[in-house]
Amino acid sequence: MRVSLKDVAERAGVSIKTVSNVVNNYAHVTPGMRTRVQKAIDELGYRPNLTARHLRKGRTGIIALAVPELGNPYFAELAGAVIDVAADHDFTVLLDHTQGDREQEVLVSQGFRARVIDGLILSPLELESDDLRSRTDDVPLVLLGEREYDLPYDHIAIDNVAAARAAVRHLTGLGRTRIAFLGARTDTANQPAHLRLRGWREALKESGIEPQESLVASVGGWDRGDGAVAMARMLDSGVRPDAVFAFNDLVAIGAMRVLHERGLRVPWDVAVVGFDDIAEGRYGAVTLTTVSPDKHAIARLAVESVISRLRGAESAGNEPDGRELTAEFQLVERESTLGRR
Amino acid sequence: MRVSLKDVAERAGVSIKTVSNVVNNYAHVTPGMRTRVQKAIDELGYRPNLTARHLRKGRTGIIALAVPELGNPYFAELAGAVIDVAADHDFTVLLDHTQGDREQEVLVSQGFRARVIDGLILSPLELESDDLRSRTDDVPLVLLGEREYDLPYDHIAIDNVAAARAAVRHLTGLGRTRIAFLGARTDTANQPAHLRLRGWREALKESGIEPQESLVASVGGWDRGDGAVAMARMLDSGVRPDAVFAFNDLVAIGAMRVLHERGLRVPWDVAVVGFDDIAEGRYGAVTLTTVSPDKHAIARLAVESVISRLRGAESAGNEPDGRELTAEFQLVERESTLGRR
DNA sequence: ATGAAAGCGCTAACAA
DNA sequence: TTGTTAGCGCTTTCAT
Repeated sequence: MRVSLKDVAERAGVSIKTVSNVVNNYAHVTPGMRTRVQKAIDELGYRPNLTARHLRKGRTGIIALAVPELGNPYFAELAGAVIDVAADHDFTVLLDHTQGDREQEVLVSQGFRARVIDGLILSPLELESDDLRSRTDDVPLVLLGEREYDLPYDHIAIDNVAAARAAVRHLTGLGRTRIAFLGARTDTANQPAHLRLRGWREALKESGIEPQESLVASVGGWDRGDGAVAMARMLDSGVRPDAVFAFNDLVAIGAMRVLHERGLRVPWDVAVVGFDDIAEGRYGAVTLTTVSPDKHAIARLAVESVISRLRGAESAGNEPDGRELTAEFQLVERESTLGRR
Repeated sequence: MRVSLKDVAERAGVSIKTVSNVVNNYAHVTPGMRTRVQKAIDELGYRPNLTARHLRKGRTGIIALAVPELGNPYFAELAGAVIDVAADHDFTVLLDHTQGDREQEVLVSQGFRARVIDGLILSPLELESDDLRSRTDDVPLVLLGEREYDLPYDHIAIDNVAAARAAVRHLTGLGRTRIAFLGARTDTANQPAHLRLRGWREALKESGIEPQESLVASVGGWDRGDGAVAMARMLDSGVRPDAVFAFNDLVAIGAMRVLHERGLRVPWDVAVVGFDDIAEGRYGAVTLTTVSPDKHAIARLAVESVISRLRGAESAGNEPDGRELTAEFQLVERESTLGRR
């Protein structure tokens, strides 16, 4: 941060404007002038000060992504995709995490954690609609994830109900009838699993199976340990499912560990389906059948939405607010339901 | 980004400086004035423009972290730790990834990917000392990881040789004698596994075992699939180790999958030790014995090093350049060497 | 095609 | 204690 346009201008014996023109590849510069200025730039090792440019232009080229937890491979993989897509659009990504804690999610949404950003992609877990309704920050916001919001912000997700239905249908199609859902929340106020639970119910009813509450297991969180605890508790209570549909892959993996410890064979005794398609599920002793959301599409939709919005803030023609943008998903069938071939 | 200090000043009928004083909690402001200005701030919904502040102060409060791959849980977990430590120091983190590609690592080190940062923490895989020697960017740089560099940049790592030795000693202590190393590189020019390989050799010799090259397996990368391929190739070639020490947990997990497919039982037929202690290793059908680096300490040392350097750029008393900062590690013994209890 | 000068919003000397 | 003012380095009218 030492040599500025002015220094280059003096060295080349031209005005600041001319140097700026060269730096920004302005069309109308004579070749001779261009090489002369370029020479001065190279000799001095000039690098434009982006902060100054940002101040002048009112934009930073940075978008923030806030996820619950980087320790969850789904979010780590998603973050990687967001970084790539953002780079395609010449944006860099500021990463933050909230631990899925409502208070932190509010702080992030209000811009109190990072305030030099052009836009924000937030994947909330506990945030409520009201928290966002009272939002005062004016940087464009895009929401990710399984929660439903009725707010003037774009929301990007896969069709969670349909995905859950596909997962459970796969299990009923294999003749399973006692299909547990692992990963609900006890406090109905906060129910990220809401839609997936609904898909579970619908698919069961389709097959003439009455959903039983004893087969719905609550969890404290959605990590491997939470899945293990929930699975163990269900088995201890005497409930014996012949299949498990888990809120996500981590919960499924925790459940599989417990099943393994108890001598229950996956998939023969209990079939397991997860959600997220994290890489981990492709390499265990028993590979995991799972709902695979198109992470790259999610990343692309999110980044493009936020960018179009920050452009819209300047130009006139805005898109409607609060769109529901849906990415594709796929059911990937592996050993945890099909067995080893 | 609409209402500025000036607007607030006019509203409150005071000077810009006074508003600035209030915003920055300057000590000498009369309580009456403070509340009066605060009122105007609240009414107008004023938010300081950080870009302007940064331009003025010459700092952005952003440090960049560049890792090979967020899909590798080790780096995802490390990134989470870096974000936390940075937040403790009021810094935010710009995240980038390089795919472990030398060219991209060079771009990052030169600041061509993100140029609004106060400092850079880079975890290179293929970068060579010469690439850094010709570095022209002047933002403070800190290096992470297993490579050795002789450069004027702080380098943070655990004692890789000692860690590898501890891992292999654990295996020899269990009576294993044919201990494979999974995760070398064929091109000796680039050998991130160098130090771990040395530890492997030393520990074997200590036990009077002559290291055999047939037990060293090369890989194309360090992901699960690479571990699987390397393990399969070794078994196919007729080499039959009774233990495997892998470059990292992912390679170990890939290897375990192949052992499982071939009906070789871990740890009875083949014991396995990984490196990194990613969460995934704690929940498989066979939990993974591994070298656990103190990720939080690494994050702390990295962030503090980079911050002290950017402070040093302003004040006089600099620390010596190119320090070797070492974090602790621990060997965590699990089922892949001890079996199920 | 190039130059001069204003100003983005803020902080920090210096004055009062 | 509060006000005035000069930049931080850049882009951008408006002249030339």
